[in-house]
Amino acid sequence: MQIRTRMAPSPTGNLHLGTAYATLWPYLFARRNQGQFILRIEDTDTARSTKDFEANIFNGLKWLGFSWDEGPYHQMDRLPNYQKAVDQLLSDDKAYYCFCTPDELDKERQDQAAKKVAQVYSGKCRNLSKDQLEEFKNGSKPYVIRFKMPDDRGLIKFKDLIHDEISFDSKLIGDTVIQRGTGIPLYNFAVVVDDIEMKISHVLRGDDHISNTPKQIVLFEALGATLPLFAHYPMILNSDRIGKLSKRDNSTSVDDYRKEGYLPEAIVNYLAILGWTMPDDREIMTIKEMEAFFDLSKMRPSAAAFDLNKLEWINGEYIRAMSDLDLGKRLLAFLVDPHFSEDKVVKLVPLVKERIKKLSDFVALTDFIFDAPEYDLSVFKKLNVEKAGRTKEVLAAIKQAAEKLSKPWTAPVFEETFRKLSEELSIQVGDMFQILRVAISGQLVTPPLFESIEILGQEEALKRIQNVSSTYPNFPDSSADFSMKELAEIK
RNA sequence: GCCGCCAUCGUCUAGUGGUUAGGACGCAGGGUUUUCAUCCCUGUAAUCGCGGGUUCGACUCCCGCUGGCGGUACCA
Repeated sequence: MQIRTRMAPSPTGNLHLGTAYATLWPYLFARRNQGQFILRIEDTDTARSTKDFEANIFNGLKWLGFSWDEGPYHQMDRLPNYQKAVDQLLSDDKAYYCFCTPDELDKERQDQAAKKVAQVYSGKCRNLSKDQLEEFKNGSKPYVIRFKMPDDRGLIKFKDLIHDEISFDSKLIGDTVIQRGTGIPLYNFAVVVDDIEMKISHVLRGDDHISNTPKQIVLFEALGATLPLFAHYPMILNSDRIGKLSKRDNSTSVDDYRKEGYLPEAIVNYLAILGWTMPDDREIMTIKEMEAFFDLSKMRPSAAAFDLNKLEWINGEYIRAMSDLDLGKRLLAFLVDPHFSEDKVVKLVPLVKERIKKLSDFVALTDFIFDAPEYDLSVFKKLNVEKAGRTKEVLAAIKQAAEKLSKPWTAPVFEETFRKLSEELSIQVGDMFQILRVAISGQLVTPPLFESIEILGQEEALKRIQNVSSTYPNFPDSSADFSMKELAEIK
């Protein structure tokens, strides 16, 4: 059998993690089985669909590494196809005109709710006489087309590839609307016509569509088509496991993750482990490998919650696994601001690779290489030298030693000089390097100090040492400000 | 209300009638280290949602309940 799957997003919003997740499964299934993956845009909700959203979805999917073999098809371009199918059902007496008004239908549903029975359309317009039909039409009363659920259809059963057998009582479904008053088809109908004409063999979609499936099955049957196979995977849950993934507690927009410096391969990998148990206890797998190993039978019926921690971890894994050359390219593309000069970024790559989890972490970690630091007393207060009250003295000694240091500074000479100096001043070597680190970067945490200085340049490093030595301790003291503020609040 | 889906550490999971219930993230501690991180080691944490069965024996099978979620549209 020729495997053909499809992804059918609605362009009613930017690319959502849930949409990427929904793309992954039919994509992998098709690739794994040498099948075709088809992209179809379900834009029949004309009030909410836009071309901008559509473009965002295409770009995002490509960025994540997806490709498709056919499409994108647009449902709004296929209106004649749906009309033809409607006409066929009408002439086969499998569908009918319904002139009920929304108010009448509302009333009907309310009555049913009061009686605590299922809310099913009564079938009032099912058997209008020819005269009534003409009368309504001539009166140009608005109408919709309803599908006539066969009276003897009984239980609609289907074997789901993830859930096994699922069944629904056709009596509880009733006659569903397949075409609006505007002539535009409804989702459940357009999907069936498309899936038939596009020869979709496997429908992989979210389990929010499980209850749509029986409605679609009877339409496949009425149109004389063979049924595709269905697989309904669970939706991603919010991190508190309440409700499907929404922007309530995390961003859901793929763009936001791109801007934060998450790698597309890490995002795809993370989404994959949310729904699929990889072979051999693996959790890290590229999309190419997944295309070879994907196994639908290892998809789970239970839903998983989104966990930003694990996504970050995976992103870090991918960053560390990348070659310096590749990471440099990614970083340069990510840091669009030209003041991140290419030569410095490239040199910094090996220093930051094991220290960043997201590309955006690069900025905070290496800020001091690109801009002069702003010194802050609260940072000095964390130093042991400061606690011993010797900062001024040690800074002066450092300045003197640095000025005497022969050029060019090399890491071994630099290290040896300051090790010796720490001995002379009888302070810990670690404490010496910490105060040097702060003097040069203004930060307590930096990439390895000697290598950083090499990239920074010895002239600039010396200048900073001189500057900090002469200005200490007249820096803004943010911790003091804070405690004053706290004091005021207590009062 | 009605219909359906789901239910193992905080989170992601393995498990398929007999296990000290295993792994990953996170967290805590230790080692390596000029800081941080990486790496390595150790620890932490699940009375397997609840109650009934079936069985010599149930996380595993059956039933009920509860809870969460989804559908119940001239949304997709």
